Amino acid sequence: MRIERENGGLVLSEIEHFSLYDTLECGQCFRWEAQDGGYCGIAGRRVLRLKELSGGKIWVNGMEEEEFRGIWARYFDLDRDYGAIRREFSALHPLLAEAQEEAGGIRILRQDSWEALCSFIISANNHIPRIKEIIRRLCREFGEKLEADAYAFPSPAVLAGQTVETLAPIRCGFRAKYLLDAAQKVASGQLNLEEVAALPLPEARARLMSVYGVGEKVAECVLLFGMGRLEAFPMDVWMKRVMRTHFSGKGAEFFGEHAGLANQYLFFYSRNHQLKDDGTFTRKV
DNA sequence: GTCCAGGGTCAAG
DNA sequence: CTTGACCATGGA
Repeated sequence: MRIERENGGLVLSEIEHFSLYDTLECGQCFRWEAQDGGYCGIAGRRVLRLKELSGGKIWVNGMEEEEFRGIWARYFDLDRDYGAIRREFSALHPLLAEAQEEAGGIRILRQDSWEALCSFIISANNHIPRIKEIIRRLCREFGEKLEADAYAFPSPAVLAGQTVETLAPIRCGFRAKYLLDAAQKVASGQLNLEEVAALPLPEARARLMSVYGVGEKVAECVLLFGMGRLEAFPMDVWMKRVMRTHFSGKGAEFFGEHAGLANQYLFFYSRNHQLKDDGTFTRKV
């Protein structure tokens, strides 16, 4: 990856297997929006704007090279060799070969673990556009204001001080009590997310599931999208459908140590295509 | 009106 | 261990 200063920001080049659309619209994150030809998103206490230029280059708004390499390359998982993983996937299964080809620009984001925990609690039995709206209201109500119409994700302490009643404006329904339990456990130190991130997968999973409202699927999402654990494998209704129709009898182990990335390729693919029960697949135009 | 959504909990079989 | 009601909300 090359980085040059330009136009009050940085221009990244020589990056393969990375597209803003695939990475930011594949359902792993909820705080990014398409905005004048690029994307605007909030991570930590930073408002990031990115835009794809010609020749595979990407422009990022004002920061120094050190900050990008030190923080955001990790956030976007740009130092991992996705080419090697994609080649393995291609040889593994025809549908996965097709899926990784079509969504080849996906990078698994390393989002903040606390934000990921709350986000995927909210995701339970919910639609992606509505998840985004609920999170937007949550940040607007309880998060620190960063710029006009841009708010940081609220801290565990602030959320722990809320009640089901004060969370009502968020309109997250039955999930409010889940958020409160997560906030209380994290704010009190009873659940240390940094420690959990380093635990062996079964133990990490179990620790996350100690939160009321966190089951297997949400735990896997937090591990994959908020803790950089690429072996985690979330099974939502879409993935269950793919596994039933095309990977009968197989589980996460079939995909190896980067199963979570295979999961994401297949999840994104399945939402954009009609999958048939006979194991075939056709483009949805 | 009915069905569905990046589900989880709880009680009952 | 599996099944089903129930949970809030809003779009299709």
